[in-house]
Amino acid sequence: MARVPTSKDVAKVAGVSQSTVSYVMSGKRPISEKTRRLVEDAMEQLLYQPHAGARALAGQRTNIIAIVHPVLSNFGVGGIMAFIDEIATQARRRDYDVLLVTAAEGESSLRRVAGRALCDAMVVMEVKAEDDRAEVSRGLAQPSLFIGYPDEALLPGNTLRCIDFDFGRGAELLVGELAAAGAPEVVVLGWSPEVVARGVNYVPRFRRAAQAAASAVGLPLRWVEAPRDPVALGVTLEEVLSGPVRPGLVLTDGVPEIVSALLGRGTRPGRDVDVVALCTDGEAQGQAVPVTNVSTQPRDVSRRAVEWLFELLDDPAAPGEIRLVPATLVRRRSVRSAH
Amino acid sequence: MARVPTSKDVAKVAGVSQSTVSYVMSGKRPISEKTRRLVEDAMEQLLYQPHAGARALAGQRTNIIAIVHPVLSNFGVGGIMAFIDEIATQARRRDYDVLLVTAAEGESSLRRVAGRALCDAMVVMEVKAEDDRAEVSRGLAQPSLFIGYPDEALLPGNTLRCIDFDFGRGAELLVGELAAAGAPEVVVLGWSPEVVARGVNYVPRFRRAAQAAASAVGLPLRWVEAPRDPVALGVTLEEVLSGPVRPGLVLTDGVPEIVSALLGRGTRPGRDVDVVALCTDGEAQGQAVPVTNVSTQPRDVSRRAVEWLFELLDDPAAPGEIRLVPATLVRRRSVRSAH
DNA sequence: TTGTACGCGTTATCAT
DNA sequence: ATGATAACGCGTACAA
Repeated sequence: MARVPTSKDVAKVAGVSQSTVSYVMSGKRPISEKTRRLVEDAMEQLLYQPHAGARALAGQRTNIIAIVHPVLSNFGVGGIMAFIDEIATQARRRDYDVLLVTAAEGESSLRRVAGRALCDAMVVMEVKAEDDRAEVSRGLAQPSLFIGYPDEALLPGNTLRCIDFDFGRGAELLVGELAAAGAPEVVVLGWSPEVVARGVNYVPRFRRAAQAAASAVGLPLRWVEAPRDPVALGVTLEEVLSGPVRPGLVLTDGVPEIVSALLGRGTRPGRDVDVVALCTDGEAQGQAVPVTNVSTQPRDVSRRAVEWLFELLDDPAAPGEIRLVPATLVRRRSVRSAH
Repeated sequence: MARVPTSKDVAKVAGVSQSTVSYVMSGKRPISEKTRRLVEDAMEQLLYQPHAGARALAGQRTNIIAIVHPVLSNFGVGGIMAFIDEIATQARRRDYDVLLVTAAEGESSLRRVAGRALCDAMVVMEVKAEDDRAEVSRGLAQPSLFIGYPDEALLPGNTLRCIDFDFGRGAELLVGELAAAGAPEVVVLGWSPEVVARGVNYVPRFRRAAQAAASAVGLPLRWVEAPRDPVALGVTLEEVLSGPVRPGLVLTDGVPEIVSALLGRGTRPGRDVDVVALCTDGEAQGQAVPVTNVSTQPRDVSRRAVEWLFELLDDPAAPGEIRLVPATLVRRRSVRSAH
């Protein structure tokens, strides 16, 4: 394992000063074509790469953004991977790397990652309705962006930057679709008790909007937390589907498992029951009976989040704001009479 | 945003020299109880946190490990999250953070991350049967550990450190289970063409072992790549299940979708067809009909990988080796006569 | 257009 | 047991 070359080595080989090497890399001052050649050749020859730590120290920037996500649980996994992948991809386009902070340390993670100058900015995920990290983020030297928003972001004088899919509008569209299909009642098979217990912000957002949308058209709506366990799920479905009327179903999580459970009991979406779901298009499309869905748009949300985050790097004083990615519904084969 | 305190500030407040502050943190030399108090109080008061870049520069270590993963696709997602989460968790236990490198840049990612001293070690995932990164990893200043192994790791004089689930033994167990259940034939609904095209190392490993195990008991085995698209999948299932004999099925990927497709056509695992799967226990357990499976053990593999990696940090000259995590089969409800 | 010189915050060496 | 002091590798004012 040979010694790693430094910019000083490059300078020596190129016959220029170390600072010139620096300026060739940053482009922050004009360089003659000749010296540029010299320097670039030397870099090539030595396989030079700048030392990230030294850069961070001298330049006050790490070229790293952190993704802060409390738990990467196995549940509702569809989205998370897409979020992370898209954030990482977008970051790399700008020559940034991604530090993934998944520890269940809560707000102290934020403080640590920021305080040690491990990153230039952070994306905060899995935001709770009440979230410690909101308060903490204000005191940090680096800007942060929330995917989702805590309740306090709704208060006047909000200073948090939040972006998320428009769960409220999504709920309206889904309930509306079932209403239009003539469902006599709506049952939302909502996020599992485990997810609800985590206090994730979008659950109440979705729930309130669904409720309101149903009320607006005089449709009874029942909210049932769908259990993960297949046996318990079977019991729940039995209870929901054995009544005098056949309700339309809204799924919000665990779509493959629930569709499977329905098929397993001989209830086919689009034939025996109307089903719509909140999930990624990939999930909706991949089911044995493709499911009419509102996409949670993880990649869109992530892309816009990173764009915004890089604007914040240039203008850290930008005001707080909540941005919502619009919801759209895609009709597939799981609803009987879609108009 | 106030200025960030440095160890020099701490020293000033504590009334000691800056180097003493360093030694209080590292414990690399004896400190009197009195000064320790002084310094720790000052740190507390200033909310001091060491600057990661400065540390990396001076101390030649980043306290970061990189996870290098070409693409975080949406497919076969079950495992990846668990891998990453477990690696991150284990790393944090040792006060390390995780840099997630997902770019499709191939071997250049490895070179970049290592060359810039962005990490002290790396975990290489999604290993191909022929993988550029094997060659590259040898020339790096930091040790690396492969999850999975390229073909060349089997050659004598192997210098790569590889760990993986024992896909070969897994295949044997799954085929054996179907044989014991009296299946007249085995059809493996293998990884989708997309995954196969990526050349992931474990596909041929699994395939060869499955083939061998079937031959050993005189069982015909057919390998069919299961398409992602539900319509194409339906066609494939029809073709597979409409023959004169009813084969036992081995699933290797997309378990929820395939189970769903089976139920959708009225073919119930454990009643109409014998089904076994290679997947996580969570996935197997969560299906409408829980599936007899061999678990891919992502968390075990990750835990052992990180343990090994930290040993390599102390002993970078450790020899190449392939370590396999043993396979075990869990019987559930998807096979008719399991003994 | 280029070179000199200093600072970034830590760790390590050498004194005391 | 503690304090000076010199690297560490790079960015950037300041000079030329």
